[in-house]
Amino acid sequence: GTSPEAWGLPHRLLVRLVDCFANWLKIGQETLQEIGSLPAPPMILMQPTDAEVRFKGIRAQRSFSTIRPSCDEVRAYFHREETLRYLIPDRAFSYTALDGRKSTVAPLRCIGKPSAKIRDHFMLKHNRPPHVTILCLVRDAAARLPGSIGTRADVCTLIRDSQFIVEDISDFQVNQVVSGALDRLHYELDPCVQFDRDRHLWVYLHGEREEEEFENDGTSSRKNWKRQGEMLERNLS
DNA sequence: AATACTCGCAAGGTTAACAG
DNA sequence: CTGTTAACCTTGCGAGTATT
Repeated sequence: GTSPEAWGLPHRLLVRLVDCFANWLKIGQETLQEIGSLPAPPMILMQPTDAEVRFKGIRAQRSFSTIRPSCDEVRAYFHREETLRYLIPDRAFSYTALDGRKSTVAPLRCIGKPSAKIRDHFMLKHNRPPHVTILCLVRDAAARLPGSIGTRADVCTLIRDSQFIVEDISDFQVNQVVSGALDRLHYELDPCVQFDRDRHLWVYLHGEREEEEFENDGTSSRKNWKRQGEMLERNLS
């Protein structure tokens, strides 16, 4: 029922709650509508995805980018997708990868963090949406890898497309931050990236997923997982 | 020797719980 | 309601290791 008593809440709070929910629903629907009305992605996107060609000679030169920096058209299209993505951070989202295919990124767990204050970061712009972090942007970049695979340098190239990254930053600094972020991402409980030892390449794993497949919290760290395991053991004994 | 991934820890800031 | 404390998350950092 909608009576305050049924929820055990004061009427005033219940009204605010309903208000919040209505707003969330409205923004979600509007954003979904905009996503639906996005034009077709620019065909310049299609870069050669033949792994043989791309990764030839990678072993010799390790930190080598196998993709060109995006042109203005591709970057502009990505900015539109990126904006929509962070309007509905609690939903899964599909980016257009450099090979033209759709690639899904996991929902951000931002439930119960409405007041999320932006934390300053030397690589991130100050006027970004509150949920944008380095981890998100590196994940987005990895999702856009052509063929869902590439070098770390490729991820560095792609993350520079983001509208939330400051332009005036050295390759070395980007490299350092991306390295740390990939490190974090790949040992999460349900990792979105994986390092292929044999080929020395990073692989993005979530590209084919549907929204429903993200229901288990994919962003929980191994630290959490460990703690949950310990709690489970305690409960069993 | 140089490079890049692995692993663990700690600083700094945030959230939640709680006593007054 | 407010100040304090403890737990927690993100990020930075460095030692360790493997591959070239």
